[in-house]
Amino acid sequence: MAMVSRTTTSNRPKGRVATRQPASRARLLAAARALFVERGYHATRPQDISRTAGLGHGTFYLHFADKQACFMAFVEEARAEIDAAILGNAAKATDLPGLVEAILLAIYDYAERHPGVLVSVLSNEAVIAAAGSGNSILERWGEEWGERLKQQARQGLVARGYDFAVVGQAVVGAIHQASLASFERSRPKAALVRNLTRFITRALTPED
Amino acid sequence: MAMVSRTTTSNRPKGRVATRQPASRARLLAAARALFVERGYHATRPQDISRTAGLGHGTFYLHFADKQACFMAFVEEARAEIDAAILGNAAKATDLPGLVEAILLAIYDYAERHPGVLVSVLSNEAVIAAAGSGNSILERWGEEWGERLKQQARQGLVARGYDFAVVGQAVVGAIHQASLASFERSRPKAALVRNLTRFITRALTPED
Amino acid sequence: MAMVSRTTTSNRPKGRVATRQPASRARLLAAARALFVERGYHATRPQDISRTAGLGHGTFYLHFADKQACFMAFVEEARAEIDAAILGNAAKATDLPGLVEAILLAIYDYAERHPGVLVSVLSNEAVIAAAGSGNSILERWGEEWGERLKQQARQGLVARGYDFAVVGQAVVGAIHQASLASFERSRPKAALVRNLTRFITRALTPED
Amino acid sequence: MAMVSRTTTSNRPKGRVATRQPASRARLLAAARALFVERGYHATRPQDISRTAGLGHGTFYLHFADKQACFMAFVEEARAEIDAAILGNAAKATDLPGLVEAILLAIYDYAERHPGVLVSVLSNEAVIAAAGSGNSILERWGEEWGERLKQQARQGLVARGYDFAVVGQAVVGAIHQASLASFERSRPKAALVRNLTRFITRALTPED
DNA sequence: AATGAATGAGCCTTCATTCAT
DNA sequence: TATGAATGAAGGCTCATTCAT
Repeated sequence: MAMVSRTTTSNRPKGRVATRQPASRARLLAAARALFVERGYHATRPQDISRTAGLGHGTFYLHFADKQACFMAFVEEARAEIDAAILGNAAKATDLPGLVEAILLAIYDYAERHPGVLVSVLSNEAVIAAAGSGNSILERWGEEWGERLKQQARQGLVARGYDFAVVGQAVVGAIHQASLASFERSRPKAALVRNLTRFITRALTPED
Repeated sequence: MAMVSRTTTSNRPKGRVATRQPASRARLLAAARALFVERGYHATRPQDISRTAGLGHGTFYLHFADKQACFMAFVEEARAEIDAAILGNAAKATDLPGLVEAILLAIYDYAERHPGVLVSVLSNEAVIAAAGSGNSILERWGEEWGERLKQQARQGLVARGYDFAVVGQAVVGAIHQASLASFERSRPKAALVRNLTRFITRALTPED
Repeated sequence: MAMVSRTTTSNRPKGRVATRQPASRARLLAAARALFVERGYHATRPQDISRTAGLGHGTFYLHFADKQACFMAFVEEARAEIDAAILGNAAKATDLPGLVEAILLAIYDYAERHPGVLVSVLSNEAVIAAAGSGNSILERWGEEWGERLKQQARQGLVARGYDFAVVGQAVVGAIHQASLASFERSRPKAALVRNLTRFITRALTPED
Repeated sequence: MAMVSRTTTSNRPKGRVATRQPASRARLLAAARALFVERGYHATRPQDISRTAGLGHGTFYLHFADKQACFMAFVEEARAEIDAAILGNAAKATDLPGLVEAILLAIYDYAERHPGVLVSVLSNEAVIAAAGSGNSILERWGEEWGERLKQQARQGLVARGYDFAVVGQAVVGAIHQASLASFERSRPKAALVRNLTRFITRALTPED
C-alpha cells in the first residue's frame, strides 16, 4: 500500500521526470493535424500550432526539426491509421470483388470518421515533395497493391500476364481520382463503390 | 512618315495603333512557362518572369491579374496543346484498345517533346487549387473521358451499366498515377502502354 | 530657356528616371552609420536602419545584400574619409617626427569631427570578421605604413634593417591601443601625441 | 582515509557537505574554454557547454550568472596562465632587449602550447565589452607594461621623459597587432621577434 | 503601355534563461 | 545540487504587389 501510493502520487521515480515531453509532442501533433486539415500546409504556421497546443513558440522546435518534419509526422500518423483500417477490413474478404469493396469501404469509412484528413494528406504532400520525389503515399499504396495483386495472381485469383508494378499504381490512381471527384461533387458513396469495384474487378479477373 | 508606318506595321500580328502589347504578353507567358517548368510555382517570382521576358517588373501586372492568373494561363495553354495532340491521334483509332493506346501514345509523345510541362502543370496545380476546388485539369479530363465512354457504350463498344462520371475519372486516375510512377522510376514506356491498355480495355470491353 | 526649364523641372530625360535609388541608398547608409555608431552592430537591426532612413523594411535589401554588407559599406566610407584626411595632413610633413605627428593629428581631428565613428568601425569590425580573416582595417593600415616606411628607409629617413611588414603593423598597433586607452580615460591629447611621436620616431630614426 | 581526507580537504576552497560542486564548475569551465576557442563566443550556447561538460542545461546557471560571466571566467583563467608564463621568463632577463625578447618568447610559447586560446580571448573580448569599457585584457597588460617600464626608467634602463601610461599601451599594441598579422600570414616567428625586439628596444633605450 | 523602386506583412527559426521537479 | 522541458522575444530576410513617373 505504502509503496503503491508513493509510486502513484508523489515521487514517480522515473515515470514523470522526463514525462512532460511526450505529452507536449502529442499535443503539438494533434494541433498540427487539426490546423493542417483546416487550413492547409502553407497557411499553418509553427506558431499557430504551438499556440493551439497551448505551448510556447519555441517548444515546437523541441519536438520537430522544422515545420516540414511536423507535417511528415502527421502524414505518417494518418497513413498508419488508414493502413490499419484497410488491413482490418481486407482480411475478411474471400474473392476479388469482396476484397476491392472491403478496401474501398475501409477508406471511405476512415474518411468519414476523420473528415478532411485524407484530402489534406494527399493534397499537401504534393506541396512538399517537390514534384518527382517518388515517395508519395499514393505511390507507396500503389506498390502495396502491386504486391498484393501479384500474390493473388499466383493463386489464380487475379489475371496473369500483368506487370503488377504498373497495375498496382493504376488501381490506386483510379480509386484516388474517382473518389476525389465523387466527394467533391457530393455524389452518393454507393454508386462510387459499385462502379469502382466493377471497374477494378473486371480489369483483374482471370479469363474464363 | 516612312519610319512611323514601318514601325507600326511590320512584324507584329495585329499591330494597330502604337505599341506591342500582345508581344509582351506572349513573351511573359513563354518566360513563365520556362520558369514554372524549371523551378516550380513557388520558386518562381513574377519578377523573374518579367526579367526573363526582358520586361520591367511592373509590366507583369499589366497582363496578368496576379501570379496565380499567370500560372493558370500557362496551364490552359498546355492543356490546349495536349488536347489537340490527343484528338489528332484518337481520330485514327477504330476499336477500344486502339483508342486507349492512341491516347496514351499521344500523351507520352507530348511529354517527350515538351519535357517537364505535364508534370509541372499537374503537380503545381495541386499547390494552387487549395484542396477541393474540383476544377483540376485531371478532373476535366476525367469528365471528357466519361463523355467519350458514354458515347461508345451507346455504340456497344464499351460495356454498359457503368456510371461513366465515375469511370471516366477512374481511367484518368489510373493513367496518371501509373505513368507518373513509371516515369519517376525510368521504366520502359512500352510495358507501361501495354499494361495500361490491357487494364483499361479489360475493364471496359462489353461482355461476350 | 525653355529647354532649361524643361530639363530642370518636369521631364528630366534621364537624370531622374532611375534616380530615387541613389538617394535611398545614401539615406540608408547615413542612418546605418548613425545607428552603428550609437548602438553598435549587434544592437542595430536592418529594420531600425530603414525606419530611421524613412524607408520601408524591404528597401534595405534593395541596396544591401544583408546587414553585414551594409556595415562593410559604412566601414569603407569611414576608411576613405580617414585616409583622405591623413593624406592631406601627411603631405605637409618634411621629417619623420613631423610625419608621425601630422598623421596622429589628422586621426584625432577626424575622431573629434566624427565622434564615435572610428571606435565603432574598429570595434565592430572584430565582431564581423570572425577572428583571423586578416583583412581588418587596422591591418590594411599596417600594410600601408609598412610601404611608406620602406620608401622612407630607401631615402635614408628611416632606419634600415627592419622588416617593414612587421614594423608597419607595430606602428599602427601602438597608435591604436595607446589612443584608445587615452581616450577612454579622457587623457589630454597633447601628451598622447607627444609620447607617441617620440616613441615611434626613436624606434625608426636612422642611427647616427 | 587518505583519499577521503584528500577529497574533502585539499583542492576545494570550502568543500563541506556532500557533492562535487567545484568539479562541476571546473568541468563547465573546461568545456567552455574548448568551445569558445573552437567556435567563438557567439556560436557557443550555454547548452552546448553544459552538454559538453556532461551536465544538465540548468546546472550552468548554478555556477555562472550568465553566458558572459562564464566567458569572463575563461578570459581570467587564460590571463593568469599567460601572466605566469611571462613572469617566469622575464625574471631571467638582465637588459632591455633581453626582457623584451623573453616576454615575446613567453607569449608565443604559450600560444603554441594552447592553440587558439590567445586569439579567442582577445578577439571575442571585443565582441562583449561594447566599445569603450576600458577593461580589456590588452589594456591591463598595457598598464602593467607601463608600471614595469616606469620602474626600469628609475633604474636608468629605460629612457626617461616618457609618460609610461601611454608608452605601456603603445608597446602592447605594437606587439599585439604585429603578432596577429604575422600569425595570420604564417610568417616565421624569428623575424617577428627580432623586429619587434629591435623596434621596442630602440624606442625605449636611454640616450647615450 | 512600360517601368522598377518601394513596400511591409509575414515567414521560419534561434537561444539565453527560468523553474518545477 | 542538479535537471531539462519550456519559454517567447527577437532576429534576419523574402516576395507579391503597388504606384509615381
